[in-house]
Amino acid sequence: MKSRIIRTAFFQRDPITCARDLVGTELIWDDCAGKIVETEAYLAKNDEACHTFSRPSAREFVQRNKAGTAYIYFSYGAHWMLNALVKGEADGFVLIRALKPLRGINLMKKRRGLDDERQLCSGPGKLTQAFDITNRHHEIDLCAEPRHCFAHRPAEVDVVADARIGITRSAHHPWRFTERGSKFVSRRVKS
DNA sequence: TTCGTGATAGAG
DNA sequence: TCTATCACGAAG
Repeated sequence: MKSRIIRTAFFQRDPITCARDLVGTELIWDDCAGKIVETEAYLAKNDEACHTFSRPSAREFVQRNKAGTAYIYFSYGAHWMLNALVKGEADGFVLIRALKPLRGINLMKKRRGLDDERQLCSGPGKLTQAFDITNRHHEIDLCAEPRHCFAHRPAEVDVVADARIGITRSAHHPWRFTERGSKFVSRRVKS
């Protein structure tokens, strides 16, 4: 039977293409799973919002690891952010920003202390809390084990591109990708 | 709209 | 040592 897990080659292209193509795929993490409805692309070069612009440790991370590796960092003293390393035609990251919960929903509710499914994973810090993703997962290969991976789903999705949010530098690039009409995104798409 | 939070990096 | 900065979330 053919595997539906997304393999390393997927991340050996460029961050913008990868970010767009990840919308509509499934994130599988232990007993939880969700459909990705929002991502953002960050470029290692010529992108002031990318960690590689101001953080030597991020540049070393790119050097040291292969495509499809998890880049996880702590933000604002409270939240973990999940990114996938892209290394190919261009280097960079894809930030996973929001999911529609599919499996392990009761576990997510418990971890988040909430009942509303729309609020479980509607933001990069929320989904890591719901999935219990922390720095212990930093630098793991997301294309190797079936318990921490991305997987294709049968249905095609309609993807919208607009400006990244929550950043100040290089904020004009249309590198945020969302599933059209999804109620599970972190913030409504500007119309 | 505001504010807490802690890691990182660069300046002094 | 000190300080600015930050890809956030929750309360109000």
